[in-house]
Amino acid sequence: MARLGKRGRLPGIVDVAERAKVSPATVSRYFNDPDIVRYRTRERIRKAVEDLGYVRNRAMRSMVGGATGSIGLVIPTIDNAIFSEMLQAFSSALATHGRTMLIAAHGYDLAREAVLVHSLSEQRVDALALIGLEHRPETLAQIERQGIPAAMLWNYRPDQDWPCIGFDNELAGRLAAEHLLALGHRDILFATAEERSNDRAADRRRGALDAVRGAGLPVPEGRRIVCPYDIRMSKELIAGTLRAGDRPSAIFAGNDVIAQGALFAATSLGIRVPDDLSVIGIGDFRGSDAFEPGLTTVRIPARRIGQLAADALVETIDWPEADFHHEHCCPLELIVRGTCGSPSAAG
Amino acid sequence: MARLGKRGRLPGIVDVAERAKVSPATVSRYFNDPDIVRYRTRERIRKAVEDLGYVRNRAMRSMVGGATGSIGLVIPTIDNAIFSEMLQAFSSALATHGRTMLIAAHGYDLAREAVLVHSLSEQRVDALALIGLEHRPETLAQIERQGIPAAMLWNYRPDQDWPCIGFDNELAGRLAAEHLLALGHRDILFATAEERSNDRAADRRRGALDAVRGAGLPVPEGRRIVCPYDIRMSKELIAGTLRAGDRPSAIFAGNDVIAQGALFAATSLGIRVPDDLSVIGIGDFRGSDAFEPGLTTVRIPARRIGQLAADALVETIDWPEADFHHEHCCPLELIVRGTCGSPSAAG
DNA sequence: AACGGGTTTGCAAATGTTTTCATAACCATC
DNA sequence: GATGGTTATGAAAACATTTGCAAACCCGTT
Repeated sequence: MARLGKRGRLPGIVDVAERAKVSPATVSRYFNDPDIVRYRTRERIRKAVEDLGYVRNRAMRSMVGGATGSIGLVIPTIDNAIFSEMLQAFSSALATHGRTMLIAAHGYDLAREAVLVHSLSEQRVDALALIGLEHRPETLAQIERQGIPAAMLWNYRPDQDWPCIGFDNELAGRLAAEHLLALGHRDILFATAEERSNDRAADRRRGALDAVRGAGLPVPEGRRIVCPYDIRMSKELIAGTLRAGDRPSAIFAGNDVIAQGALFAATSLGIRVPDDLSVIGIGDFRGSDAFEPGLTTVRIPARRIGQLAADALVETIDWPEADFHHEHCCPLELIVRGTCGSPSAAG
Repeated sequence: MARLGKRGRLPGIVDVAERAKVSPATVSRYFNDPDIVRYRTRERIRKAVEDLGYVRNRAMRSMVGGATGSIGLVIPTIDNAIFSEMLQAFSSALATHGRTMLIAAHGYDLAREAVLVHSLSEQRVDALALIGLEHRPETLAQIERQGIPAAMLWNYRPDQDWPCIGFDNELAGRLAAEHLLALGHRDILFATAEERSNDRAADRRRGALDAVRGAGLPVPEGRRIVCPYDIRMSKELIAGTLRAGDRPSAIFAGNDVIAQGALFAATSLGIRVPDDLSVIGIGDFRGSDAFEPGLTTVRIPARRIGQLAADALVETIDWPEADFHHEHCCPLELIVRGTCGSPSAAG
């Protein structure tokens, strides 16, 4: 059971002080700036801390103007390959800075996002990271009013009001589409994610469509389907479209999960990739390179975004005065593997 | 910028009190037990809170003996399909209870796990969830000394000292192996995860090996390889083994990621599944059903574990006296899809 | 108008830590 | 052994909230 201090609670700084025969102030200094306490005293305190099993209390420290040491991350969803790499990088970068990560998922619901931001404010997070650039006004108002350092992740557009660290989703869409166009595709199926509450998905599709229309090609309504971020469901939806007689020569997938679904759909229908059908994704998730053939995709520097975001936020916390320009538009890279080829003569 | 209260900081409960012309105590009651404050007063406070943009401060509340409202989860890794479903369920179940989730990953390093537990103790989490049953003594000592309610997740063995919510990993291994045996396989390759700091992986392999040896079959050293939880690397390792002349008739994969790697390895070598090679996994991750053919596997009730764990911990926090018996051994289910068949006559 | 009972509110103490300012201890030098 | 200059420590205030206790209030009865 819990070892109790004098007052029946967990041992506090004053219990340690008593035992080490010093004042609480000295114990505080022992932790926050050990060098200014004499060696002999330090040893006595060290021993007392060890005997009592004292653990510092960050909640209390935050009272006197200190920080809580926890940083909030508000994310659409956790159980998805999309963000988990970034999450991991963010989390471990924070750990190296001695911070911990409070995380909350809103399930692509911006109204819920506002609630989560409020809840994280109650926890007095030292900083906040949100995904995407579009948020409810009350969400942003809350953050501003509380004066919480914040950054918007994953999407990048120039001239934003908030620090943003991400990449150009429109460009990602364009790069993928242009690759298909360059290979000679003229009939492309656009399988993209639901765009409500998801500016990233919207930007990608816009980029892709702009490229195609810029090439003077039409994009009929029937060539656009909305897929969830789920391999199984994407597979079924895309298979449904492919089964119809008039088959596109290529599929532009809003992300790798959808692309993987497309690949399986093709396999299940006996359609050869890339001979009879080309597929391109966005993301380059772990595992996309293992497919047979390997998925051609646009690589998103997920780990880098997580790392940069953590560093940026900690920097802002530690030097509140300095007005850093935390804007990073991470470079994208087209990864050509085996799922894209020129359209067959038949197509 | 941040809207400041009278004392230059964020508005506090006393700023609200002043503005509503009541005492701080009443404001406190307004939040914690609204019914005991009169309607007229309540309205005045509501207005003051709104005007000032006051946000309650959980860290402060915890001072007077209250809870911080955050629950810690210590996990081997985030960026992996393995845990993310559980994570999501855990997180959203906590949210419905008005709690937030502090999460930290140790990268399958139990020494680091101890550090993380200490760090979470400093944050005064109300409860703690760890993955697996084996932990450093100092980790457990820390939790006990601090009196933090804790639960061990993901693995289940009877008669544990700690509440545990998970499933029988040994049984999972046995179920998978027995399925292969029942189909007539006699030469099985065991592709399992590194077992240091991973009791789940060890239990699964033990279960599988026991089943095979119980059937009187040998398991030569060459039929056991260690794979990381990574599709690409698993694919390469397994392809290396399959390329060797003497090929097994089936692969037992320690989890679905490894199994997926095996499937791609087979495809890349032109080995037909299930005709020339059977593959079975453990986990039934999202997407495993989309493979062609669908992956035969043992389903782990990941979401259920997350949900149960969250409920159990919150229950323990809210009724510290009651001595709940929080032990759940979630049932497993063999999911037969298309990757397992009888060994070909040639095998 | 005084009374009575329940409901609502205020006062003040308590919580664990940091921090400012003042004092005490130390050490080298004369 | 007195002096002066560091350096190390202590006392007390401050932080934002909750809570036990007591006082004030309200409203219907006498």
